[in-house]
Amino acid sequence: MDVAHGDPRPAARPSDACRTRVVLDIVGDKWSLLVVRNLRNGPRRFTELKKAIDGISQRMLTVTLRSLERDGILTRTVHEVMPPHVSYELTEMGRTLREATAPLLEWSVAHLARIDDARAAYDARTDTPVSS
Amino acid sequence: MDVAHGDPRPAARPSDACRTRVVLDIVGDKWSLLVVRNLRNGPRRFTELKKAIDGISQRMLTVTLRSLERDGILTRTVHEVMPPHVSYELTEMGRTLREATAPLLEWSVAHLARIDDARAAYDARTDTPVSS
DNA sequence: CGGTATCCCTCCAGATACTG
DNA sequence: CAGTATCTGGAGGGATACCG
Repeated sequence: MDVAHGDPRPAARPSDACRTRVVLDIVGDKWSLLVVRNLRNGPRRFTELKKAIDGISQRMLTVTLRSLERDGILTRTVHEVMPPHVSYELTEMGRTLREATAPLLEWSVAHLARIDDARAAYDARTDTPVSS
Repeated sequence: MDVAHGDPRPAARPSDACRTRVVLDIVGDKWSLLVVRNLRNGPRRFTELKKAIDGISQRMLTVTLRSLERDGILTRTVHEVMPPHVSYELTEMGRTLREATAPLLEWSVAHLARIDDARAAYDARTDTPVSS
């Protein structure tokens, strides 16, 4: 996120690995995929997202939404009523992004237990054993 | 990455969104997916990876490899020869992770131009127009 | 309601030097 | 060759206060 200000990468470097970074800057963000995921069933309002994404601060939700809007992943629509009403919705590109990340989410659900096991085993090998 | 030291998330919160964070901590890392990607054709040595992944520092390559090893994504094998020889290879779980991220990489290649366009359009709308 | 602005602190990650 | 150790700047992000 916030790639605009100081991205030092030369434009003349079209390798796959390099370009991948742009996408990782989107999905690797702490909150972006959670926001995308919460928009999977249609438009949501700011406060709805804030409640749905546990632990996100108002500031980070704003920052994340702006970034995704800038990247063309979602749209921001202001309804001029009282009280003010802003809704966010995935664009077509946002929907394809969500589809592209679906396998990853499935993988996570399928392998989280094994990751925990692997970590525990690794830590058991490397940590100083507490009790004799 | 480096989730061990101070992860404040309660264990008793098995919602999808919450658990997703663990995987995002892996793939969202700046270098992890690049390492995984570079191991797609079999084992690679430390220096090979360092050369293949442009811009990674020795420290970050070490940190990234350790983290992926801890998570059970790859294995580290020391060959006791002279000179020392260490090779890294994806585990079965690592290979499935790579497969799960493939759609995302394809998506990135397919949409990078549109992301650039979206950003340029957004910046044109929001930036202070330089000339009149 | 849906933001902005500001302060401030943590931790990431690059640079550099040293080692088995 | 393949690391580890240490220092350090700066970005990420929480808390808080205020605004249209």
